[in-house]
Amino acid sequence: MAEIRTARTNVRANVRRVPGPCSHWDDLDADFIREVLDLVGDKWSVLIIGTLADGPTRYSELADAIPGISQRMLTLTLKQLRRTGLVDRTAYAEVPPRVEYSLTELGGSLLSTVLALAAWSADHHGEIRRHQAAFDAEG
Amino acid sequence: MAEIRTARTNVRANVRRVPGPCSHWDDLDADFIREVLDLVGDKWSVLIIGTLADGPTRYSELADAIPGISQRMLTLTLKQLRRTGLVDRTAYAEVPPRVEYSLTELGGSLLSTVLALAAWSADHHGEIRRHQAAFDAEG
DNA sequence: CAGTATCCTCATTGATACTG
DNA sequence: CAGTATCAATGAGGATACTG
Repeated sequence: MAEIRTARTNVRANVRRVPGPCSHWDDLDADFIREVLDLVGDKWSVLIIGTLADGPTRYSELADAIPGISQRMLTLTLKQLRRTGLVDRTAYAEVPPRVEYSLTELGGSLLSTVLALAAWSADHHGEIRRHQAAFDAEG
Repeated sequence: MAEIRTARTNVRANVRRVPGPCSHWDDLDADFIREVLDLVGDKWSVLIIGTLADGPTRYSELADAIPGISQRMLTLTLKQLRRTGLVDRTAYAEVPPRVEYSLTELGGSLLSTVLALAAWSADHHGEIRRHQAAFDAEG
């Protein structure tokens, strides 16, 4: 995984061979990438982050905005996102209770990056669908 | 979900109104992004893609290069990546058999995008660790 | 060497019920 | 309203054994 190790300097440098053993990342870094990848690959995280991009949102609004999510997973994922520092929670001392979640600056920057991935998806949607169809037609 | 949602048809958006109808994506695209996200978030996909970035690699070399992966998951993930068109398989009619896997151009372009995410991880590693520590110290 | 085929387990998730 | 607690089911993934 040469390129991933050197990604800090070679982000744009595309693939293929890596001349020398000039790694800037150690194994701990590699593990960390996995953590972020797990977070992004999580079933609900990106949906929540994407919803929060519209501005501060209440717990129940999130539940409504993200069809199919259970209270359990909403709570759990929000906790995870807060722990990572991507999301802020603000509770207002009112009756009835009001709690708003919002993206932190860090969360916003991750969203930007994820949107790049989304753009890639959009760009190659057709190509991938064709590959899948061809592959399924005959291995 | 300002950027990701914003559909012309609001199937997924029983949500509140979408502020500005200046979207480039529809709901099918949103679903497709999830597919790509799942792929990237997969436990082994990115590791395999990263390894293949060094050049064509044999099945057994992949198994050695990616500690902890089982034959089953290596085979399964490779199949998935081939189906998506990210990876090519070339079998040489020799004895003993030789099979090489390589990144397609599409796979290379995804790697570039994922590396951007890796760069983000590297950039914000410290900040996230601090958040996590603070969060764990006291909810 | 490069896979398949089976079995099995453990973790993630969803459903349901309850509470400050 | 905004959660927490508990339990059950699904399925991803590992271990092992076998094969073209």
